[in-house]
Amino acid sequence: MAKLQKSIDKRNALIKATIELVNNNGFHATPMSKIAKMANVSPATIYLYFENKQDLVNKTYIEVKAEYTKYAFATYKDSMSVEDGFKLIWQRIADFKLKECENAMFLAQCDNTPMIDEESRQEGIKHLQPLLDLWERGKQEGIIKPLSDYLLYAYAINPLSFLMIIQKRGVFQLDKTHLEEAYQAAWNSIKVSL
Amino acid sequence: MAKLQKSIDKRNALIKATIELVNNNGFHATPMSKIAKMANVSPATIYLYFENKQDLVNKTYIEVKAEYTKYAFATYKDSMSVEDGFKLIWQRIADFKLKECENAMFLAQCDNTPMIDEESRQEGIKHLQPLLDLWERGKQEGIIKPLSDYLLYAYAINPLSFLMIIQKRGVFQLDKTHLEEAYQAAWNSIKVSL
Amino acid sequence: MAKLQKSIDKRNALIKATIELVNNNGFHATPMSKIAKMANVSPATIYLYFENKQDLVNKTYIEVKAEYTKYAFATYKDSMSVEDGFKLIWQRIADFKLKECENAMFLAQCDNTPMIDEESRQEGIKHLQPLLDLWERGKQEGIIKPLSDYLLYAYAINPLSFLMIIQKRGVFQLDKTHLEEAYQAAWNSIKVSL
Amino acid sequence: MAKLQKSIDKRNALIKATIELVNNNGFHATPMSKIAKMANVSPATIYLYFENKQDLVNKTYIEVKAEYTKYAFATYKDSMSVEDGFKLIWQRIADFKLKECENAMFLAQCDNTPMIDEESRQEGIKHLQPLLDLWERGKQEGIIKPLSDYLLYAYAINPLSFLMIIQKRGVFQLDKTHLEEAYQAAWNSIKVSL
DNA sequence: CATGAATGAGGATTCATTCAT
DNA sequence: TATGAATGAATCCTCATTCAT
Repeated sequence: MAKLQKSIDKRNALIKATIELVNNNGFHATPMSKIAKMANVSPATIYLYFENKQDLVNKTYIEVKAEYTKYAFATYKDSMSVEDGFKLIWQRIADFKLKECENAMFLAQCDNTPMIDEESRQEGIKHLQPLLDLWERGKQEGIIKPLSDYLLYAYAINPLSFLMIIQKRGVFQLDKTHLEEAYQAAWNSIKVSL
Repeated sequence: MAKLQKSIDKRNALIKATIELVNNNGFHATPMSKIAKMANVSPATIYLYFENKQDLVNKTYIEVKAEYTKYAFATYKDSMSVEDGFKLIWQRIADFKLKECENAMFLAQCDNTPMIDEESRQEGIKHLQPLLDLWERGKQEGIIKPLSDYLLYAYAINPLSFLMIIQKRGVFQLDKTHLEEAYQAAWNSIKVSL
Repeated sequence: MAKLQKSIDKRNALIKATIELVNNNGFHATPMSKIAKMANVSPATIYLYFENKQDLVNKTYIEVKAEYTKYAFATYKDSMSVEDGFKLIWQRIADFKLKECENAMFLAQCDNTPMIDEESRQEGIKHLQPLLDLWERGKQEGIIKPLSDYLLYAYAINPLSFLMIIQKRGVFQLDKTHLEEAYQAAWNSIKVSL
Repeated sequence: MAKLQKSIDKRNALIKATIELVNNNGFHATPMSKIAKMANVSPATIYLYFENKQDLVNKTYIEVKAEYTKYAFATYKDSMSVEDGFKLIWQRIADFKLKECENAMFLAQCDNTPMIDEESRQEGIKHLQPLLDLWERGKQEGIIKPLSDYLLYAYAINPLSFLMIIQKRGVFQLDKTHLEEAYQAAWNSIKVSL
């Protein structure tokens, strides 16, 4: 295997280990030594790829966030109608949160905790632009309520995080029917009522 | 001042310091020594009131959660109509989350993080019963969608947590109009459409 | 009950608790608070009876040592023959070590550990004088070997401590036969062979 | 110097420091920080070699005990007569206890104190087997009294511990004559009298 | 005499980070 | 690049002792 590939593999292993351990224990209860062990490298090696622990978790956040939004918009096209486009994106997001549970959990913890630098947080938000553009279009077409994007996000997207968390905790199991109901609730909350 | 009152004051000061410091730094980045300093007691004194750090944060969680639900249901009566009752409770919750910001932030961090014992988490959930009863009534009367309570909570209540967090971060300021809009979104997401 | 008696009772309870806890955990692993709890007094009360922890354990040592030697020589009289006197004292000592096991264990730990002040150690030794006098008489009568008292003690008395300890640990149970054998071994080691 | 050797040296320095400090202060009055300082390492380094303080002292005990018995039986051979064999072993043990005073003191404190795990205690006892075998042979040949091994040990070997301790305390100095006398006492206590 | 709340000093242990190899 | 041994700086928690009552 090429040297470069080996480097990338190690870096990925570190990112993966960070996600899993932080999910289960939290940022500060996750020692660098455990991350190293789980990634099968020496603790010192981490510092070849990341400046320090904070940098490791910041970078992990940004990468996962990018992966998340990339997945969300992968099949979306500007040419779609507002309703179709929203439904598509919503379903992709739901898909990601429920199938890439570890990644989604990690994002949720980062977003509700002072563990991430403000700068990295801003970096992570950028990628949502296509959704905001869609909403803008929807508002202009009179299909979506003329609300602040934050409100739209709070009702259309954020509930999925909550559902994902309680599903992970095992108290609730989301099935297809639930997902359809959830979509209806999301759409009803932001669409313009007749 | 009576001895008992002094004890209660100290305990409250510890709870308050815990909330503030955990909000700003996270559980594991909050040393007992800082909590003690902020509460104006010796570190050893904490252990007269709580078994250990985990116990301190568990108990803090339960107390804040109890305060939260007590506030939420303070003016609610079973005799109210489903819609009036829901609106009342929703507004009280919004009120709490926005005015008692520190407390609400603390709950959000506990709920999205592995920092609380599962047992304490369960203990904290109990108090929501009146809301669940109201929903049950609403479903029977055909006013509220026959969805799982988790779904109803995800769309009707949880978005407020998201709004509270971003408001706390200073990127968004909720005003009266926003609140009315948020309520409409919440209600639209769970009410039975005509 | 008289006030004085209550004081004596408390002091005795403290001594007793000290012995039991030190036996099971060692001096430094025995907190004053546990001693207080076992004696049913407040930690602060200990300091009404003893200057500090070291004083408590020193005084305990001296009292137990006094009790031990008092018991050992209780029925001994100068008028007895050397052999009869020795056998009597030996048996009383054996009796004490095996029946007052807690007390004897405590002395053994004090004697093999740097937990006691040298001064208190000296104080405790004094009381053995009658045995040393007996041995002196035995040497003059040509019945007991003209050895240093330390050697005599090492072979005639000290083995009982060892037997007591292993009996306490449960690996060995001393019965009447063993005791008779032990006495013969002790006597054979110090008596003048024909 | 080779890396491995440096590791071994550090470990040995830790063991040595543990022995010296525990001898002078007792287990619980010996802080890990002092052990580290005396061994010229950082406190954290101890935990590279031992799991925790209890493990450190357990392992130290087992190593010293092994050294002790190795020394005791180094020149002994099964082919020796019972009396010669016993005298040889006895003298080697006496030699060890008086010359390797620190080590012997440490063993005495471990054996008379609840500071060692029962498991480690058992581990330490195993090595005495050759002496027990010798005694068994002596009993069969009618040379040694048919007593429990515990009794034989109490009278033939254990007194040396007592003599070592008081010599260490400076109240008594064992010379060659004393040693010869002690051996006679030991042998007289366990040999079959004619 | 008696108490129990309070504490400062200290101890075991962990961990992010470095450095010689 | 990669390592693992090493560590200083925390951090949680305990405990002998005091003091107001």
